[in-house]
Amino acid sequence: MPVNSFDNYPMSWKPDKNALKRPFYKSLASLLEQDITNGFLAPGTKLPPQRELADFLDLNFTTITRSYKMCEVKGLIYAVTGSGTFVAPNATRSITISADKTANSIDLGFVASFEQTNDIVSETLQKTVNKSYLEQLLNYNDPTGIPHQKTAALNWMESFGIHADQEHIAIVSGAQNALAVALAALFEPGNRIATDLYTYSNFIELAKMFHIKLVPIHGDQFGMLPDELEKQCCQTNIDGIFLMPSCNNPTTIMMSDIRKQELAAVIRKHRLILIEDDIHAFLTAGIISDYRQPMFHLLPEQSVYICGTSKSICSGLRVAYMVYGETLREKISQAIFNINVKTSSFDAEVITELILSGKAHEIVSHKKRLAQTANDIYSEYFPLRKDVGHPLSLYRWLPIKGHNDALQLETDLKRRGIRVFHSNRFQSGQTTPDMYLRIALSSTNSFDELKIGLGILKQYLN
Amino acid sequence: MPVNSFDNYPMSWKPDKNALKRPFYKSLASLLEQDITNGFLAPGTKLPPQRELADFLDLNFTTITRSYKMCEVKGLIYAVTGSGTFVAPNATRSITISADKTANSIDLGFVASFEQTNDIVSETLQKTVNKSYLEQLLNYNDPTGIPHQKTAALNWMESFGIHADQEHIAIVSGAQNALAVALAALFEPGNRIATDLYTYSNFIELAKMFHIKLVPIHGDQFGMLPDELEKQCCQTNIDGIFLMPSCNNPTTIMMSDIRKQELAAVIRKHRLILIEDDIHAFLTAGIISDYRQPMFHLLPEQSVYICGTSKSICSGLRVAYMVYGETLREKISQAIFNINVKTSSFDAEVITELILSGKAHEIVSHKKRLAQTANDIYSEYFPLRKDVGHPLSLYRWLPIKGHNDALQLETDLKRRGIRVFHSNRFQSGQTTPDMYLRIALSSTNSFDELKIGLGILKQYLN
DNA sequence: CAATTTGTTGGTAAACATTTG
DNA sequence: ACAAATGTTTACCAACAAATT
Repeated sequence: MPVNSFDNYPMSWKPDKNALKRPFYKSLASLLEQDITNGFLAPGTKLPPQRELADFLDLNFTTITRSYKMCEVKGLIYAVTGSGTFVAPNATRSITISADKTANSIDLGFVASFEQTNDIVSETLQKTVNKSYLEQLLNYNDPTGIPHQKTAALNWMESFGIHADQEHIAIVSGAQNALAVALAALFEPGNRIATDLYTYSNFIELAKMFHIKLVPIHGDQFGMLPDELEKQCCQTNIDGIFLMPSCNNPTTIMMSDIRKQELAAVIRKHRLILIEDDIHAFLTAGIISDYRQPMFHLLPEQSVYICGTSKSICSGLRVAYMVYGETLREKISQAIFNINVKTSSFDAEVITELILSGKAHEIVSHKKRLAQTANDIYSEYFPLRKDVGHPLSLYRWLPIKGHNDALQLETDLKRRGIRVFHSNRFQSGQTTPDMYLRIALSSTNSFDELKIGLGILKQYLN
Repeated sequence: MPVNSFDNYPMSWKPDKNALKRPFYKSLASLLEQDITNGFLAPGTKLPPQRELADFLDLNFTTITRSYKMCEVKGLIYAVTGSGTFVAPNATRSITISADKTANSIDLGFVASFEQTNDIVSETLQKTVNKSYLEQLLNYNDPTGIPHQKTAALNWMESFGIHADQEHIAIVSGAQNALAVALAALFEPGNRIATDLYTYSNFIELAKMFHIKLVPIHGDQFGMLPDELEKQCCQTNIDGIFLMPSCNNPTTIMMSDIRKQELAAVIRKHRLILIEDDIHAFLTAGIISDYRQPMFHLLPEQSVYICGTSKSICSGLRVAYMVYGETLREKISQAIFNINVKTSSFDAEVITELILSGKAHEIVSHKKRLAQTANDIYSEYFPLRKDVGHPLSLYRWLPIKGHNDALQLETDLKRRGIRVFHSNRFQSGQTTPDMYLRIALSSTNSFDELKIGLGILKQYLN
């Protein structure tokens, strides 16, 4: 490419050569960061190739590499060998989805969990405080959980197909906390974790915070494609994989048993660490005919299985169980100590009591019925595609067309009184042409409110 | 140095040239890691200078730099310009101090907090479950704490000299959790944080996990020396500073008010982010005559103030308060969401009730009396130096001589029935010739047990 | 399928900064 | 005060690898 062609094929970004100070690579990176956060470079914009920019700025091109790399680590841009470097879809904003309610808005965004069942929890809470051993819950002992709590936990997970002993389970403060512990314990900054093309947005943010790079892998209706994973593993060094086999968030895809085994073979071969988030186990095991087992037991020595009780039992009591192989035990308990010291024994005790008394199962049945009703309501507004996705999912994944500006779409709907999230928030890497909305069914105050919300949405999309 | 002098002045480490594979720097780093973890290279050993090793291996010396750097980031070695590179004091083991009790051992190691007061907590716990708004505590709302809980928190911290509003306080799951949140929110891997020469060992481990480098700064009996901090700030890029002004752990040093102001000036000048861990506020404010204020209000826009209730009120209820300036608000709430989603509202509610009912103050008075007694007992065995350190500290810092092998010392004492920790565990950077033991006074089951433990210790040291 | 474009990686060289003697 | 030893930083070059055309 001739040096003087800049005017004919203008570069999308022309940093001011005079603004560069030494060290160049840092200076250039912060210029880029500014221009992205100021909105001067929109998400999706292709940046000049390293060599071209180097030519323009009269620097060696690996100096540009380093600047780009700094911004990539911060999640501002992403690079694809062969095609170029692009501004990341979510460069300018955080995609974390929180429960912070905005007044007078119907929440189809955050996925809560039919809090109507919490009266049962209150009752049990009141009973729990009368235990004779209450004071044992108030000291620093048993940082990974009290033995009888672990026993109840194992008992609970038995029906999901999990079998483990006291030494290989830990109780932590909710599933998100478990993910944080797992990442901190088992990965280093710069490591790579394979994920589905669309994955849990709070995991994306968490990985960003820990400077772990996500490698999106294509999938089909049965889950991630083993060949695609294999391909990526051979290409780049991949250290781990994050999966939600029992019901992917946001796509609602359930992984078939065959697919689990095929993927496990690839994971085993490349020695990846598997993080299996089974938060939807309660909606899947025993309901789905094809369901056989979580992936954990296919790869026990290289997996962390996470089972949170926020969705299945109660969201305010912060409890999740982590199950792991012997090889990971020490690192995980170390990380739990570093991040939490210990989990509140009291929260865990209430959950334990709920499990042992059978109330937890009552709650689960109730939630399943509510999920069924909510899905029935949804299908009145938007037809469910047969055999695609989880039938009882707490959210749905709605393909949309012709709404290209994700932010605009969310804002428009907010103005009409509903909160939903655009598929952009769930993209672990590059942009795709397909667009969806994730519709939470379990967060409205009533089914009437859900109907109103879905009505508004349907009207808007038509 | 002539190339052939290796035999005359043998290098402390001669990696096998043939074992090196490409890429050299990674291969060399893992050789070094192995030799350290196998105990082949003992802590404190001086490694060959980069240039010398490069000569020996026939590589460019910056390749060695990179290998050393990899190991340094992992906390295996540390380097001092001008003097050389050394194996880190705690390279081979984790220094995390946990409450995992070993049977039949008197615990003078882990600092608990006189759990005798937990009967008061039990009572309040039982009352709390009868609140009419109990179900409000069981959902996903208010991730940083419910407003009335925050009000109580501010109320509590008022007496420590903290004034803030609802938007600048968050409730998290204990002080360690707050530290994790602060590091995740405000620092990046590779950042540097200044600390006292001896500092909280769990903070050292946490920083290691986040790949944050600690820069030890010398101090005197009034705390860290401002000139030393200034010097380091000018030399290397320092991003933050961690301080426990009201009672350093492990040295028990309280910072004088003048020193706080001098340090604040340096911190302001270099725009460091201050993490102020004020877990001992309850033992200091109102007791120490010189006490005026925490450092937070000297630097409100660049500080995070952390006030845990584990030591002062109850350790099993995992609650700590974080107070911060507007500039840090967004990042911190983001990190809280990423790591915890939310804190258990129930734990926070019990603490709130304890504060509002005045029981918390009762507990604190009780703990202060216990601390006084424990310190009186200690002084019968080991004389307290006048005017050095906190008079009511829950632990003491005992200078020892002639016991050079830290691990051996800890093991010897363990065999005699007591658990104590050697000063090596608390070193944030290089080794020092001075040696101490940290003696926890608040973790034995009774004062008689404390006396027995101190007796054994005294006999052993003589 | 070969050539081209584009990003990645690993080793090198030079200038720099700090500590020690 | 200065020289030597030692670690640090930044830029560059060359070989490589993947994707596109």
